[in-house]
Amino acid sequence: MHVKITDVAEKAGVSIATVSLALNGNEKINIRTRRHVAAVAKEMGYRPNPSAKRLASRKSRQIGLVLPDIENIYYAALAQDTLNELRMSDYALIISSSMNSRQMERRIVSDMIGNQVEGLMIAPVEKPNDNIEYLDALNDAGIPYVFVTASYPDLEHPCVMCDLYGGMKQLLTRLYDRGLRRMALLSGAQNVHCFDLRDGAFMDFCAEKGLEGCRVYHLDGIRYDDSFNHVQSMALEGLDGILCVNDMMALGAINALKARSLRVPEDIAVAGYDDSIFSRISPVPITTVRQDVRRMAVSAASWMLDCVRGNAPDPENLRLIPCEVQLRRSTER
Amino acid sequence: MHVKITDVAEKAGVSIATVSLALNGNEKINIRTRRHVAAVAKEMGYRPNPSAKRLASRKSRQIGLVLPDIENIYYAALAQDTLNELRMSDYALIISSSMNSRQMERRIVSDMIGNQVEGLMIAPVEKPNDNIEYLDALNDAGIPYVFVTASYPDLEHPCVMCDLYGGMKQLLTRLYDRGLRRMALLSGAQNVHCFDLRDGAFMDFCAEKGLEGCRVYHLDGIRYDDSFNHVQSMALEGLDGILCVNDMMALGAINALKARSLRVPEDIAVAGYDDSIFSRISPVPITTVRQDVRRMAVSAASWMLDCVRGNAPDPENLRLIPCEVQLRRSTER
DNA sequence: ATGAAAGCGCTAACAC
DNA sequence: GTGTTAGCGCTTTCAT
Repeated sequence: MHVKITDVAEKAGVSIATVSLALNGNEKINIRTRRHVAAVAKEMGYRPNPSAKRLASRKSRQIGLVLPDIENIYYAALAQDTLNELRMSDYALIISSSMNSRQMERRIVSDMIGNQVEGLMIAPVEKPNDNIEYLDALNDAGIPYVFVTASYPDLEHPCVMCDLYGGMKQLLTRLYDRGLRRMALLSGAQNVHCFDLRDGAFMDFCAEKGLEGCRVYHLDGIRYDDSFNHVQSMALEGLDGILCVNDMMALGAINALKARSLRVPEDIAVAGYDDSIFSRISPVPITTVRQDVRRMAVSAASWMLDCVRGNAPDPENLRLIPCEVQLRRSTER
Repeated sequence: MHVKITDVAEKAGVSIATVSLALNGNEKINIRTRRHVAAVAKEMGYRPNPSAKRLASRKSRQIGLVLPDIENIYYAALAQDTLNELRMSDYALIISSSMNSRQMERRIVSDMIGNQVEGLMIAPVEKPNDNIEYLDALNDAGIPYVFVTASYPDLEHPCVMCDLYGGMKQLLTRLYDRGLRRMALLSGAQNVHCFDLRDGAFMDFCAEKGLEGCRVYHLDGIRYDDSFNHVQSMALEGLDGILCVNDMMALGAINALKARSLRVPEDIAVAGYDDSIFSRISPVPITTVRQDVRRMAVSAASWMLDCVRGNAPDPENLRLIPCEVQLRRSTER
């Protein structure tokens, strides 16, 4: 609609090919010509038409990011960090959120393919194996993808996630050292990867230490109310600690315990996961496991960039970001 | 890279023009031909190349959304709702976040222009008048824009926001009816529209009722710590209520008061704003003002759509979404 | 109602 | 080093 490459070419006294090459920093063009063209282009306020560029080069210069829920602070942080990481590249990020619906997720992936993204970063809603359907479509279209916050050991595809299993193990070790012996884990649905990993760590640890009376509760939801309601009515006898798969749930547990006139941490310890704002705004600061979302995002984004740029792919297909325990008052005995 | 319009045309035994028109539902094409072409296209798995489409039609079919901070739950909700609202349209949404940096915001707007979005939805970082610089660029490029969570009475441009002033007035009325007479408002920086409105409502109300000893504190930040720290050291004598411009701050105030051995609401009432999750997870449920983010997003998105589609523009240039007080325990006397 | 053909603005051989 | 030119895959008059 505005000044185009022919205008720049005319004004600079060169051909459009030269303008194109010069503006793209092609070494074959004399450095002086390059500078001259750049100056003219700038002066004229020339902005290459992205659609024409994409069409001619057969490259969309777009990367998609599919999130389960952008209103979840954890994924929002992932989005922001990915945005930042890609900002310096010449790729644009298209963000979408499936509202935790697998069906919506499929539609989004399909739309992304239709939109011809060059690569896709996916934080899947649920179980690994449910994605197979759209992975075929992705493979057919030749679109590289990397999974974030998920790992698919069987798949030969990049996965980046925080070491949930290791983080839970570390947390348990610290709590064990502090004398806790009978703990309950408030987790989410079974067969959901991010919960399974922590459930597994919990059970493995209890088995290793020969702890009796520890148990895992699979709640339907993982929000504040879900844990609040559960803790309000659960059997607490003999329990000395309640662990939750996120901080908001830990806060729910604390408030429910308070409602039952139990003190945290004196009567019972509580721990969360993520090190989100909720662990800090609690009346009793909550011990939690810090996930380094930024590092995960940076790792995933740069891997994605390597993929779309055809750089030597990582020999590994899983990048595990270590977690770190944050001991706070909710577990002091 | 795959099946293209010529392939479909060949297989369907028609010209590419017919395929194009048929697929776009042009009435001039015989309904039977249309159906036939659609069937063939579907069978072949034809996906129009978006870049070619955009180039030929000189339309990008893209709308941009510029947020100050996508990690803020309020804006994340705005993003999700806008995404949902545009999903059924044939426009794609490009989301970006400036991390509360005006400079970044300018860059993003510039990038959006370069990317040739057809319209822009902007939730500006700060003061209205600082945006003038990029508004010129937008006007030059002929790109329609609507402001969300902001209003610029002087500008002849669409603005959609919640009625912050009215919401604060309502809240004050309810608290006044409950007997509160000396209140403090914990607000953000001055000259920031969304704070100014509430500051103004607060001061107007106090003047109307002849309330003495009410005051506004302009904190540097508006997060949990900012209010927690402030309340920890502020003078509380004679105060019967503390209002905050968001729920997280209200929670900070409550926890700080508790640390000072003051009871909420018995000794002092506390209220927040937004009706976010924080007002519900508080040990004392917090009275707050509900902003209907969804309605705001829907209104802004459909207005945006009207603009880019060239529909009869709204005669008004401001859409105010009413707020609603949510009375909870933190203000029971 | 359908087809032929001229672009849309740019990239990338290939020729000079 | 720089210019010529043939596309990229689609939309859109304008004929027929």
